[in-house]
Order: sequence, then structure tokens, then C-alpha cells
Amino acid sequence: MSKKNSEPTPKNTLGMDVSVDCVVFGFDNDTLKVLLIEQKQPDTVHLKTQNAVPGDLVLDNESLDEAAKRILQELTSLKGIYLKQFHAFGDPNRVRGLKDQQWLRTFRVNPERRVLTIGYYSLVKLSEFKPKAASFAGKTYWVDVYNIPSLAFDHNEIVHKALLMLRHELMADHIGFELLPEKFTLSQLQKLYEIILDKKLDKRNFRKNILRTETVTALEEKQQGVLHKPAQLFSKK
Amino acid sequence: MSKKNSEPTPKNTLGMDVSVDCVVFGFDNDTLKVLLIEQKQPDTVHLKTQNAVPGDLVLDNESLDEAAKRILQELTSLKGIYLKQFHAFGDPNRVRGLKDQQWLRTFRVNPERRVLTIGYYSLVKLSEFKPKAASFAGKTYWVDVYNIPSLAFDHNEIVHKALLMLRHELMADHIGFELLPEKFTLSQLQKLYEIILDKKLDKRNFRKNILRTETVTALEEKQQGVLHKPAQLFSKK
DNA sequence: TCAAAAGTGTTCCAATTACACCCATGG
DNA sequence: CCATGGGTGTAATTGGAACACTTTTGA
Repeated sequence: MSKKNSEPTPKNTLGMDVSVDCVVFGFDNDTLKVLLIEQKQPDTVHLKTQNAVPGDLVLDNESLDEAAKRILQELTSLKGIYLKQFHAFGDPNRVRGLKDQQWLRTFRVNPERRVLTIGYYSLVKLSEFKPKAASFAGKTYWVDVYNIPSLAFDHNEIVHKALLMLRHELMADHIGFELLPEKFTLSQLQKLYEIILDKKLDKRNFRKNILRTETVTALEEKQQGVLHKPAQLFSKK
Repeated sequence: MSKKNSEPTPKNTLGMDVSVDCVVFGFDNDTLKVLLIEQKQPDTVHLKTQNAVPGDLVLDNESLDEAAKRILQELTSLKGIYLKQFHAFGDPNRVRGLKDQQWLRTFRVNPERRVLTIGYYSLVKLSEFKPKAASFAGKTYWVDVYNIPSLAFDHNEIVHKALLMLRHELMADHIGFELLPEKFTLSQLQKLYEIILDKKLDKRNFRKNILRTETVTALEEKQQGVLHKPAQLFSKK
């Protein structure tokens, strides 16, 4: 717009790096968690470690969905995990912060190259999740989604937007059980909804609603070993 | 996944081209239209012309939203047009069709480079739309969204997904008036909804609903020069 | 006076909300 | 027998769906 045509328009002849970042949600019966990684460290020098959402460059011949699946499978051995693309983040300066420069210079073939990222979010059953060493990550850990530390790049914004999208989809498609074990009680499910939506729900109304949607089905089985009336167990239909 | 580590993982060291494609919707009181362009032609040889949705590579230092805005402004001089990012299309073979190879070899600095595109859709008031010559396009024209010819690349899929997203957002956010002139009647608005949603609506219920949402406001003005009872005019609130 | 679209209300049913007590179990 | 969470119903309100006739204008 502001360029005069004395200079040719700056076509992006260098290309861009394209990455996929996965906001992995997990639920521990009390808090909604997001999986963070420590950015991997060079073997030689020591960088100030930063936290980030797991992500990696998209490989040649790999679709975006495949890249997201790969990233998830490098972190755990789970299959069939819920994954959804939710937004592309393409600010030209999104990796230009001082805090991110050294890491890029260490790990990227072309550290000056612009990086576009496609955001996915993913729902995993925390009970079954066993972290694995991933090529792109150091240690991994879970943090409360309502208490996220300062992250690398624009990852705080990415997590925030993922949460908004998750709320939307929870209401529309009732995908909550993806975050719970195979067998769960309606109280667990309700608590999950309350924490994701960040508001209290009425027990009787919640049950009526969930049962009407027919996304879950009652098992012929009850909770065991609890110090109160054991609850009916449900699983996804 | 299937790679053994005898070969290094094929990192995308070439980078990708990143483009933005805009599905521009317009409404002519009868049909919902999509703006297509003829792919631009080289001055020398003559290619079989293909149709496509307007789009262009994202420039250096340009965000995705800015690129989408620029593409739209190169096609028309309208400002303040409704624009929304809706999906990233990243299949590694999305531009590998035979039909697209010659065009890429003619117009791209790196025709072999993988191209990722970010899909936007846009709502314009057809009444105010005056096409302009755009750097990336030959002729432009409008076609019925329910009768789209075969397009370049994966643009048929892009248009289809844009329509699904538009339907969603029309119901949720009542953005329909973005496709109508400043002043419109409720019958026009209803017809627009019917065509986008592809189903008939009840007149009385439609009016009750729209007025309850308070997204439109009645003007002190009526239709003129119609051969029936003139309708109340409305504008967006 | 006719044709054409504008405009308007009511009834019925389904969904949403608010609300409080008894029950089954383990310790 | 007590503490803990599990489990249940009803009434009031609100929103959605179905449905048909009268009005205003220009020709």
C-alpha cells in the first residue's frame, strides 16, 4: 500500500517456515491443564530455558494434520487423539522477540526466515498419558490453563485462542469426554464443563441436557472404593 | 513415522510459499455469488485459462489479515469490507495437479515450492462493488455459489468450506446485512438467509427473531417505485 | 379492481431455569 | 451413625415452530 513502484513489490522469494503448534489439553479432575515443553537445548552452550507449546516445522510431503499428529505422537504413544485445527498465526514479527532470537539461531537452518504457524488443539486423557522424549522438546509438564507462565514466541496468545475455541466446541459438539478416562461419572463430566466454561452449572439440568444429547451411555457398572454412595459409570456412546 | 533414522528427517529447508485466498461472497437479490478471477496470462504464450478464487502470495512484512485486505483492495476500492480467516489448507499436493503446473512454472519464482494457503471469506455489497484490475488477476466475474465450475488448485474445496463457515456465522452472529445495500427490507434479508442456508424460513418467525437480536434498526423511510405496498427500510444498527 | 408483496398474532410444544431433599456407602 | 457425594422431579418461563388473512401501492 505505502510502497511506490520505484521498488518492486517485495515478493516473499525466501519462502517461509511453516510450523504446527499443538495446544494439548488435559484434565486431572480438578484443573484444566495445558502441556508445555521446555524448548530443547543445544548440547554445547546453555540458553535461558523458555517454555512453549509443543510444535515443530511441517516436513516435506506432510500435511498439516499429519504434522500435528506426528507432534503428538512424539510426545506420547497414544493413538486416536482428538485434534482440531483452529487458527493460523502469521504476524511477520511473531518470532522476532529478543527472547526468541537465540533459540532460533541455534536450532533453525534459516533463523531469519519468517515463521507461520498453524494452531491445533488436542484433547487427551491425562490418566493414559505417558510422556515420551520428543525430538523437538526437552522436559514436558502440565500447567493450569488459568495460570500459564510467559511462553516463547506468541504462544500465550495461541493458548488463549485455543481455550476460546475449545469452549465453543464443547458447547456445540459435547466433546468433553475426550478429556476423561474411558469410564467416568456424570459428576466428573460436570466438573470438567464447569472448569472449561469457568462457571457453575446446575446438577439436575446438566444431567438432563447431557443425557438428551445422547453422546454418553450408562454402563452396567458403578464406582468402587469411594467413601460415599458409588456413582453410575458412563462412557462415550 | 515410516522413516528409519538412517536417513535424516526431511526438514523443509526450502521453505514454503504462503498465500491467502479470499472467497468473496456477494448477493444480487436472487443468488449468492462468489467472485472468481481468470488466472492471469503471460504476455507471450497462451495458456488454457483457469478460474480461481482471488489470492496472492503473502508479502514480506505483511500479516495474513493484511494480505487478505490487500487482495480485496486490489480488486475493488471498497474499504471496511467484512473479512474472516476460516481455515488453512496445507495438503502437500494441493498445487501438484497437472492442470496447475504450467501456470506455476510461468508465474512463480519457485514453481516447485510447496504452497500453503490461508482461506479467508469476505462479504461485499454487490451494489457497491466495482471491479478493478488487480495485479494477480485477469478478468473477474461472479458465479452462483451452487454452480461453481471446476477451479484451479483446490479452490473448489476452499469455496465449499467457506460456505459452511459462512452458514455457521450467519446463524451465530447475524452478519447477513454485510451482503446487502445500506438500506434494505426485511424481505430482502430473509431471502438472503434462505439462499445461504438453502432452506425456506417462516416470514413472521424470521422477523421476530431478527428484531429480537437487535442487529438491525428500522429507518424512517420506505421503499419507493415498487409496484406493490412499499416496505419499511432497515439498516444495520 | 387487480396483482404483488408487506405486514401482523396466537397457539402449541420444547427447552431452559431455578430450586431441595433423600439415598447408599465406607469408615 | 455420620460424613460424603449421588441421584432425582416439578413448576415457571422462555424460545421456536406452525399457521392465514388484511393492507398498501402502482398499473
